[in-house]
Amino acid sequence: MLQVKKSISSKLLLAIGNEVIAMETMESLIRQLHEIPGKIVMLHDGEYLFHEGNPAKYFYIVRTGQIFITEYASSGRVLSLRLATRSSIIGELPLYESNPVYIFNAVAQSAAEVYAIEFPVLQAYLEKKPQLAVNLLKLISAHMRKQHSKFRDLVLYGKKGALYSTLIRLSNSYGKELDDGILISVPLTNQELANYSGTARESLNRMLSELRKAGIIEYRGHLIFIKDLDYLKEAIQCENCGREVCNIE
Amino acid sequence: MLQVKKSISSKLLLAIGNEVIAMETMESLIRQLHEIPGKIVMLHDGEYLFHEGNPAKYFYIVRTGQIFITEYASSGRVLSLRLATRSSIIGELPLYESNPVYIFNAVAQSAAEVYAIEFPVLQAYLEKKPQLAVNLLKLISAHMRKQHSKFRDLVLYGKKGALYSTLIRLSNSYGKELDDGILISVPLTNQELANYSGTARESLNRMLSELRKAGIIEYRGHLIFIKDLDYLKEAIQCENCGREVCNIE
DNA sequence: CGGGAGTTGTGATAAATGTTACAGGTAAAA
DNA sequence: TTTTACCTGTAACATTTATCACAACTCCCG
Repeated sequence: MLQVKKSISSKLLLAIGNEVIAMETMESLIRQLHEIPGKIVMLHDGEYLFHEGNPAKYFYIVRTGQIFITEYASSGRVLSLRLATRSSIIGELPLYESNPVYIFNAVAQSAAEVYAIEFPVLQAYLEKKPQLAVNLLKLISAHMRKQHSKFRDLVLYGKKGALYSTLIRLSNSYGKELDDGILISVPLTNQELANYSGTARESLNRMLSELRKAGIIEYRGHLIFIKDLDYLKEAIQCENCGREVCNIE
Repeated sequence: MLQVKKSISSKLLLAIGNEVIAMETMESLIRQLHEIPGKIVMLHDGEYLFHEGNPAKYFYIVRTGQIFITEYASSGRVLSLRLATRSSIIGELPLYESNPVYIFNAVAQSAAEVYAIEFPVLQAYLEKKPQLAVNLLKLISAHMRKQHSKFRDLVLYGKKGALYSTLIRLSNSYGKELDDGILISVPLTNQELANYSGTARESLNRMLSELRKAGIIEYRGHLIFIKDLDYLKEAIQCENCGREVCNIE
C-alpha cells in the first residue's frame, strides 16, 4: 500500500524555491549571538573543545579554524557528523535541558578560535529577544534537514550514498571552484573520510579508487579534486538543494 | 588519530539527567499552539494529509489517530520516518522558508483528526510570544536528537540496528506493558516495519524470524510482543535515553 | 639521511543485505 | 462459500560491505 513510485514532478517542485535559511538570517543570527556576553576560547590542532558525556556548560560559535564533530561507538568506530567552520554553531542541542551533557565530541582539526556563551545566559536572551529565538529555530531546522538528507542518502543508497553525500557536502562547504572541477580545500585522511560514512577505511578506499578509475575524482596533492560532481549528484538523486542545506557545517 | 575507544563512563554520564524535553513543556507547547487560530482536518484511514513536493501551507498538530511520515525514493522504495500520534507536530520544517514545500508525505494510518495552523499565522505568533518560540525550539531539538540517534543506530549497527531501534521506539510510543513483556499496540505489516529501517521486506522478515527463534519477540495476534527488550537495547548499546527522546512520534 | 609512525592500496575471505521466485496463509468482498 | 487481494515465510543466489593481512609509500623527526 505504501509502495508508491515517486514521480519526477515532485522532485522538481522540491528544487524550486527552497532557500531554507537565507544567508542574511544566518549572518544576523551570528551577529546577535556575538552581542551576548561570552568568552573566547583558543584551540590548538587536535585539541578537544569537549567530549561526549561532559556536562554541557557552553554553547559555541566558531570564529576561525575547523572543528570535527564526532561520536564514538563502543566498538571503537568513529562516526563523524560535521566539520564546523566560521559561523558554525556547536552544542546547540543541550539547550534547555535540566542537566545537560554533550552528546558529541568536538575536536579542532586545525588551530581554531571559538566564542563560548553559557547556556543560562543564552536562554535568558532567547526569552527576551524573540527574534533571536526565531532565528535559532530557523538554524536548527536547517540542521535537521541536513541531517535528514544524509540519513536518507545512507538508507536508500548505502555506504556509497553516504560517501557521495559527504563529498557533495564537502564541496559545498570547502570546495574551491576551478575551471575543470572543484577542489576540496580541506586535507582529510581516508580514515577521516570513512568516519563520515560510518564505513571501514578499506571500503572507502575501494570506493575512492573506483571513482578515480572512472574519472569522477582525482588527487591534487593530498586534496580531493572532483571532476564530475554531477555524477555524484545523479547517483544519489540529489535535488540540488543548495549550499544552505547541503553542507557539512 | 580519531580512532579512540569510548569509555563506559561517558555512556553512563549520558544516561544521567537527560530529561531532554519535559512532559510539561510539551503539554504547554501544545496548549499554546491550540490557542492559535486554525482549522480541524479529519482524515480517513489511508488518506494523505500532504505529499512531498506539495506547497507547504499548514503546520499540523495531531489530535487523534496515527499518521505515517514517509518519504519515497525514485527506486520505489519507501522510507518511513515517524508514526505521529496525539500531540505530535507535523510539518514543522518548512517554517520560515520563502517558498516552502513539504519534504515528506503524511498519510493517516487510521482515521485521524489534526489541527492545522497556517504558517504565516504561526510565524506571527512566534515573534510575539517568545515563550512559544522557545518551547518550539525545545521540541525541534528533541526531534533532532531522535533523528540523530536513529541515524547512529543504523550507521553503527547496520539494518539490524535500525530494526532494533525501531522496535524500541515503537515500544516507547505504543507499548502496553504486560507482566511478561511489552505489546506494541499498533498493527504493522512487515512491509511497513521494513520501511522504517529502509530494509527489504524479506530481510526484515528474516531478522524477525531470528528474534522469534531466540525468544526475544513473539506474535500476539498480529501485534508484536517484545519479551526481552533489554536484549534489543544491549545489541545497539542503547543508553536508555528515555521516552522523551527515544520514540517514533 | 635513515628510521618510524602514520597512511594508502589491494587481495582474500567472511558476513550482511538485497533480489528473485514461489508456496502457503488470511481476511474481506462477492 | 468461494474468490481475490494482500500478506507471510523461506530458499537460492547476487551484491555490498566488513574484516584480516600485508606490502608499499610519505613525511616528519632525530
